[in-house]
Amino acid sequence: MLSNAEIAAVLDQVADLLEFEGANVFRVRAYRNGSRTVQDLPESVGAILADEDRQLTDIAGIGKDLAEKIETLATTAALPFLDELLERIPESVLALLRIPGLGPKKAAVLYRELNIENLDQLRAACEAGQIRELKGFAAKTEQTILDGIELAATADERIYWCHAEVIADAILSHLDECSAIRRREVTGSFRRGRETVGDLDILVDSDDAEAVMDRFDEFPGIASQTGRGDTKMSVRLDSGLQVDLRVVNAEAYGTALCYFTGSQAHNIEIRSRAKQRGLKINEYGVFWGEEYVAGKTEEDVYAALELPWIPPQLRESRREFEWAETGQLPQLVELADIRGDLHMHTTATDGKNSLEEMIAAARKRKLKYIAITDHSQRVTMAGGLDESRLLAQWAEIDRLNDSLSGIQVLKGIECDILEKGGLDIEDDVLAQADWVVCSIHYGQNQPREQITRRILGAIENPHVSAIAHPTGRLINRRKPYDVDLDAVYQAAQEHGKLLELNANPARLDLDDVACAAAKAHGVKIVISTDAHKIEGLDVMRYGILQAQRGGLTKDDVANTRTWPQMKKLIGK
DNA sequence: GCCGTTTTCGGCCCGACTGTTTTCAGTCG
Repeated sequence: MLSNAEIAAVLDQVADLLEFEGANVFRVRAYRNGSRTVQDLPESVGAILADEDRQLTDIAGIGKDLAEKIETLATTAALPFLDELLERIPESVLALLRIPGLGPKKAAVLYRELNIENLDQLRAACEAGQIRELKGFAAKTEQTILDGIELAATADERIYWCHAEVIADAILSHLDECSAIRRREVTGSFRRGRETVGDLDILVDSDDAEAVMDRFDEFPGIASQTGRGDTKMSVRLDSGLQVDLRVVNAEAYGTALCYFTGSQAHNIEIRSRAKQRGLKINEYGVFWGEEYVAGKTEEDVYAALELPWIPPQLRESRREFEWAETGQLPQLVELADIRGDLHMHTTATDGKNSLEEMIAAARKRKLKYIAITDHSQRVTMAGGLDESRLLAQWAEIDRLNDSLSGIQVLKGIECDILEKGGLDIEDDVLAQADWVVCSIHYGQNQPREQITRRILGAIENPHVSAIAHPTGRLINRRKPYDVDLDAVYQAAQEHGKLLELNANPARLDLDDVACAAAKAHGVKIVISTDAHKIEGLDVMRYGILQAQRGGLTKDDVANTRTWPQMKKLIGK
């Protein structure tokens, strides 16, 4: 049975190929919507198919045709329609679409007229001056394509949100020297708090766009300007990151902020709703005919559609409109709600700071309780603890707790889930812990059944509190292991166990969709930093962003509770 | 390909900017 992500990838590929063929743009959009919808489902397609009471066509955006294709894909791991497309168009041409400025129309001309099927052939054609001879192309386009080939090879990776934040802050500080600017904000996927960011979109409220763009142009670190018009300017930084600047006036700022924050799917929904009410929304405002009715603030824009303001983190056209119109928008968890951090390391294993230093740092960050969770013995590279070293550490924690005030230190362990199944620390020792998180470090490439069985085994152990980084993915570096998350949610719910949202910006698993799915299954999430040094405690806010995107409230996040309340929750 | 308080056809968000054109198509977000 194919996973949702795999099904979504195929639907996206079909959309790409159809687009390349010049298919109806709305048909292409239907496949892209379908892909996104499947990707965002709180449970696997397999689980829905197995349920006699439900149909794929019950899902908004999935009609008879897509439902059939999704079912075929899920059950046979193949799609004849895709094979037909691939007979007409070689898969390699899709690489052409990744070049900035080269869309399906132009790419199709290159394929049709010059038989260009991949980037190497494209480069050769550019260098031979063949491109400029084509109708609709000229020397400038040829050069843009040539530049784009280099770019496609080097700078197509989305960067971590936390890295984007550093750049965004520098740009905003730079812009703040410009007196023509009234308000400014970083919008786009950055404002929505996505775990990675592809480019930065900056919106400015000003009556003097020229002055703003001139100031922006002086930002150190700009490698090239890729466009500049009356109100909009685009640059590429030395790092390869693209930054778009847009200037509007005060009347338009709210609608522009809404528009540039996206997501695109959310915008389409917003504008469709406006249309149904006889209104029109663009970057400049909400209009009734020619008459401007709203646009100064985002609240005004949503109000014009009879909706409450929707937090940017929820604007993915998932369930936010349904929630908004029924008054059920979740009150999202905030950093200030967090009382404890239940996953961190010390110099006893692979941490960089001592037990005392971590405790002092946690106090400084106003945490009420922390769990020390060093690695267990199997994790040899980290110098993992065996039972005797662990018991010695716990004795030390007991001693420290006697003299501490304002913070409670919990005796914990990050216990390895062994390759063959079972845990790395004896049950009679685990029984003495306040908090046990279990995680997989080895055998990550095992088949789905085996990985899932290992995790379920840990969940079923009565001494275990939570499963840490439940998918093991490292963003841009390592795929998640193949695990049946539906089964994990169900087992966690049955045994009253928590699932971790690891706040490390390279991990951030469970991701937003999985957080929402866990919540739908009645499972509480614990957001933990997995700090390996003092500064590691500060990553909590990235975990909060991810949790917000998952629609989690204070109640959904276990470590917003006091420790006595937590103990009750995990049955200690 | 999806969808329905304009329901089974005919619409589907909207505008800036570029490069190629002499009024607009393509791309992007």
